[in-house]
Amino acid sequence: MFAKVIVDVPAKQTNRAFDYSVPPSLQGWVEVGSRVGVPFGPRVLQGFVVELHETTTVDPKRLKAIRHVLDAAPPLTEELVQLGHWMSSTYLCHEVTALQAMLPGALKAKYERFVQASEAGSAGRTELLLLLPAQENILNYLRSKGKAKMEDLLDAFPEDGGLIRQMLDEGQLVETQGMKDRLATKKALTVFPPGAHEASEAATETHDAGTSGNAPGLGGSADLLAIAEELPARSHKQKEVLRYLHENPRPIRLTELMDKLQVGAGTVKGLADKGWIGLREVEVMRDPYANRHFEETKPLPLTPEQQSVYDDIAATLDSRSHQVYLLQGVTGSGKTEVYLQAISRCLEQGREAIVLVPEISLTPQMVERFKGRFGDEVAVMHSRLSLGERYDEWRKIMRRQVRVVIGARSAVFVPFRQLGLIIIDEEHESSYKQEESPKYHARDIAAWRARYNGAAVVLGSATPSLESIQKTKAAPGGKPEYKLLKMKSRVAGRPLPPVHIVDMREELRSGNRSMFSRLLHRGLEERLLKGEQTVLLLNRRGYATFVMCRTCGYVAGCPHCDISLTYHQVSRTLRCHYCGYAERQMELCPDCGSEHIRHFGTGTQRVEEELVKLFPGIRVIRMDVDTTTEKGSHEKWLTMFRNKQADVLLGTQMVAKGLDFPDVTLVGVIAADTVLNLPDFRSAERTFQLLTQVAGRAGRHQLPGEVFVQTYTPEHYSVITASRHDYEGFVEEELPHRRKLGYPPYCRLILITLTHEQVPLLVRTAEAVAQRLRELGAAEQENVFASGTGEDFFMNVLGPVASPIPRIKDRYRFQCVVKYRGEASASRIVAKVLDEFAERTTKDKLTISVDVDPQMLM
DNA sequence: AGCACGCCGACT
DNA sequence: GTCGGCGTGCTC
Repeated sequence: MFAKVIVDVPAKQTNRAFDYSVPPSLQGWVEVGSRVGVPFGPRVLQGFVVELHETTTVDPKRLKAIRHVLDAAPPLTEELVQLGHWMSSTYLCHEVTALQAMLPGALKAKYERFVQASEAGSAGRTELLLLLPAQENILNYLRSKGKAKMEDLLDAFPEDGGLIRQMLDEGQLVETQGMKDRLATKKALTVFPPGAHEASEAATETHDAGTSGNAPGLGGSADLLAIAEELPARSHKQKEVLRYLHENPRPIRLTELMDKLQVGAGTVKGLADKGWIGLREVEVMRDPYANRHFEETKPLPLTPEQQSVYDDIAATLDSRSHQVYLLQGVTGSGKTEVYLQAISRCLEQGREAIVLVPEISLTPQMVERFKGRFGDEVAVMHSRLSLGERYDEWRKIMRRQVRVVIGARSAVFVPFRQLGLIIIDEEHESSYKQEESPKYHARDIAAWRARYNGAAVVLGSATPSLESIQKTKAAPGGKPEYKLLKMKSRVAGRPLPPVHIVDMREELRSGNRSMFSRLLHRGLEERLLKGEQTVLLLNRRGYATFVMCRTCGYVAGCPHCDISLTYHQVSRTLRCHYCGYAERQMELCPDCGSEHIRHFGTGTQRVEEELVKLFPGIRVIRMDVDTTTEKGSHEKWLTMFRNKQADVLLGTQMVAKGLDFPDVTLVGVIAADTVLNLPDFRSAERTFQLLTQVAGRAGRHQLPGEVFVQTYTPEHYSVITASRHDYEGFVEEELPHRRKLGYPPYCRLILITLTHEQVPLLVRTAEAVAQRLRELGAAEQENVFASGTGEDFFMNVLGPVASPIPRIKDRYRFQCVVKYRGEASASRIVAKVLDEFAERTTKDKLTISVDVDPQMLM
């Protein structure tokens, strides 16, 4: 038996499957999707089995054998292996990177090398040789430590790297290498009464070539009661333990036993020492929601609108066919209840469901609703869980203990085998696009998996992305790719709150230089008097505080990146968001020596300061990256706000999404249009979406709400249509712009970014790349034309131009944008060009990165 | 990514 | 004349 294995080396030259033989001892353990340890060159690496064959084309003499299988069951399904292959060609990433992205971080291999003084070396002929003092030192160091990590040794003897290599060659030192998962499974001391068998926790067992698994056998069953009788009277605690274990002859966590019987650890350990009971470390599951109670929720009666949407989805589920729905429902139209009932239907069919929500709205409230409906059938996956917690949630899926997963972007990869439904809530959110390699979009992955499994996808949003809405329209000569479902009315029947646009230029003209307009100021005042709450949103993207000299105009910039530094109040430092560079806030302008140097822009910190100044005694909760990094802090602030321990919730985007507080009657947007000025063809769309969403936050319950949107461009259609809650109106305005400029949804984009330390070489290469892309694009165009398939192919290359941030970490950046249409894949052409340039890029230490369907042209 | 093999400058 | 710089190429 032979296996094709993708090895854990994300590099161009190793981005293919390598052949290995499967040794007899591992027959049956190696499957497609197995994670294995394989010898690769001089070391043993992790790899993924992507194919199994009876024969191989590789010369048997060159074949090596798989060393270990790292898991009891393959962590990847056949489906995911195929998906990985598709991802690597679609997103132009290395195949391992794609496969790795599907697994919890805990399963990413950690490689360690150890060095040890060799036994033979110290006893044998080396004693006859003259040892250099440095050699003596190294040997002594290793003898005192026994076995040292290679990196520690090199740290201890930074000068002697060559010598160490030599000693390894001569056999004075021996090297061993290890390959571990990122983390150990959590272990807990567990008490075993005699005869009680260990629960099978095989998920992380390693099966090595050459050794057969040994089952832990447990010995005879001494009568605990009899032992208890013979104990001296003063050992009543020990007797108690024995009696308990006699009555409950199953393994129990030591901590639980101690808790139950109010005995100390020593008592139990004493019994274990005498051999009457077993006490061992056993793997346990972490459950982040262990101590939480979830109120069971019953399905709610559906409104006619909800019912018809549900019926449509249910019909697709029943027929087990593949269909993508775009569910456009205004905020408060009850999309979640539709999701829940569709999932129920899916589960009834014995199939599984994935629910994706933007990271930011994966709030306890959301989790509660799903846990409340489906109880233990739900696993939750998001980045706020620890590595271990996420791993355990994933293992629940592997063991078929859950059938519903709710999670952020990466949950789209969970290894379900009977996938019936994928729901993507707030489908327009940019967080569904991964910004690092593999730069996938969860929406694409969902569509792929749905096609593979004959499953349904529901994309839900009040403000669908233009790409999605476009796909609901009939393509020329075919039926629409997505089916559009609409929910126009709010369940509670409460109207959407009035939205007032405040022209900040007018404010300035009237002499109001504050960041709060008079209307918003009055609104805040009223809320404080009435004891109602306010949400203030600061659209901070591109609006960080920078430091400028008012005398000469000097702006503090990062010495390594072409971007202004951001002022951080807490540490009184200036920091670069791209490379982490930091320096102390300056007192005087370094250019002209003026004292009039201060920070500009409106950070949340400044808004908070201003609020406190204007409304003494006001209680403000500020939520931004600075206050929400700590685990659970998010939840803490929101709970505080819900309990009315604050008057104002002030924050960035994260306060706009999915929050629902009964006493919020005022929503203020400090500066609506900061995003409009970014080099982003989606800026109008983003502005519209954000404003619409935040407007939906006010007055969701009994109290009516109102919304103030402060802006410097009140005439912009994104602001106007958002204030009217008019999605169709926005789309009507925006689409012609996109068409005119040739942007999505009228074409697709590939962003190619090149970086190098020096501009001339960078520009030369970038131009050569663009040139080559144009050549191949033109050739393809001719091909398509000549073949007469009538396919709508088109490809246009823009650039190269300097990137919006022209330098990061001392590397200059240039970019080309490929606009294309049609199935004759432009990504294939890009891949070809990249391949042609591969040699030059490694030689010149130039990097080229590719982003298919970029969110922004940065 | 590592690591080895291989061809040109400053040293015993 | 050698030690060692890192350029080039390979890993089943």
